[in-house]
Amino acid sequence: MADRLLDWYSASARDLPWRRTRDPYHIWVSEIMLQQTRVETVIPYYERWMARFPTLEALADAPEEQVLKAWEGLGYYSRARNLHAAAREVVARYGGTVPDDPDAVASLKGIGPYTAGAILSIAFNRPVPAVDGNVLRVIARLYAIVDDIAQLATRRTIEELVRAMIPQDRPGDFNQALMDLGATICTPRRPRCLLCPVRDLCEGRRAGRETELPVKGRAKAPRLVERAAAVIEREGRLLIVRRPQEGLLAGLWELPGGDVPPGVGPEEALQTLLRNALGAEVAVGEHLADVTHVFSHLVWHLRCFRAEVVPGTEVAERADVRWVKVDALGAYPFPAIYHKVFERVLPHTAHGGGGRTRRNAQDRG
DNA sequence: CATACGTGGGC
DNA sequence: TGCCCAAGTAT
Repeated sequence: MADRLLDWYSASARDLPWRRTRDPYHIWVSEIMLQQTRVETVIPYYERWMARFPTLEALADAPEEQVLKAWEGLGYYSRARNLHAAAREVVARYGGTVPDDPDAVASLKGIGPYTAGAILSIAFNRPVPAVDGNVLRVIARLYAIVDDIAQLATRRTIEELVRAMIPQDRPGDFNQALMDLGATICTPRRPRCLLCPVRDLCEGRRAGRETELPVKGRAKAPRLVERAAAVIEREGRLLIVRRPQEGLLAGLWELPGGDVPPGVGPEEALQTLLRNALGAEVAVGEHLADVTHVFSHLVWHLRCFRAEVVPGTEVAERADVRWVKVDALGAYPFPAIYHKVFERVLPHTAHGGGGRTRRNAQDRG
């Protein structure tokens, strides 16, 4: 198995930016970015990241706001925060050198079993498994494993099967070969079995069951959440607020507002939310846009209104409350839904920054 | 063990 | 359009 995969990998490996190095910091960053994220999506982020934070020390020295800005649009933002914290940990505890000890690597924030295996095998040549979704699929098909791969017991079984076939001399290449095979040949929908280097060893294919494997339970439907947000402008500046340091979209910026309780109108809810959050009375005005955004586990239905601070009350700037020139919004990390919102409610502004904002807005009203 | 945690692309 | 999927981790 290993020989076949390594030969295939030597001939067919994709030329990816993080494969032109074995620097543990570079491998680490790439692996965190690749968690639950496509290679094509990651590539430009990885290139920008390495230009902006060329070394572990540069990352450790950077303020969190800039780290989040560099991650803006990639999603799962705790990855960036954990990577940042872990970089600081490596500088503090290991003098800036990524440890090659399995326990030390695995104890770093944001590094779980898969990522630890990937870093150890790719950067340090350690013969340990790195079992991701691709590997689960490839192995489940190869051995015609019909157990649910969401089960811990099934994952353990697959991890041990992989462990037993890792070649001592090229563990990193082997793990990446397994993942590349899953990404390019042994794909979820229509596996290209005729191109597979191990097709004659595949029990799933022999049984004609390859497209039924792996077995995985269906995801729960996301919960619907009603939200309201205010566009409050004054002298060319827009009022924005920073989200809490924990939970959904932690530490990112957004328009002031919040959840609309069941049975309450969005305008009324908005007025209450802003009174509590900003300590100011606002007059809620014209309805500007509705934007729907789907997260993994919930759906936001966001209703946007223009609003004004009632004369006589003030909204003071704080660490998490800012009046920002609309053409300077690009300095702040916003979640994807707010880029949609800005396209709708600030259509004449060069918002977003960094070249990541989609300029070809859908013109559905 | 189940759930929280983003986003964009493919069919 | 809706659903599934993508190099998972933390709690």
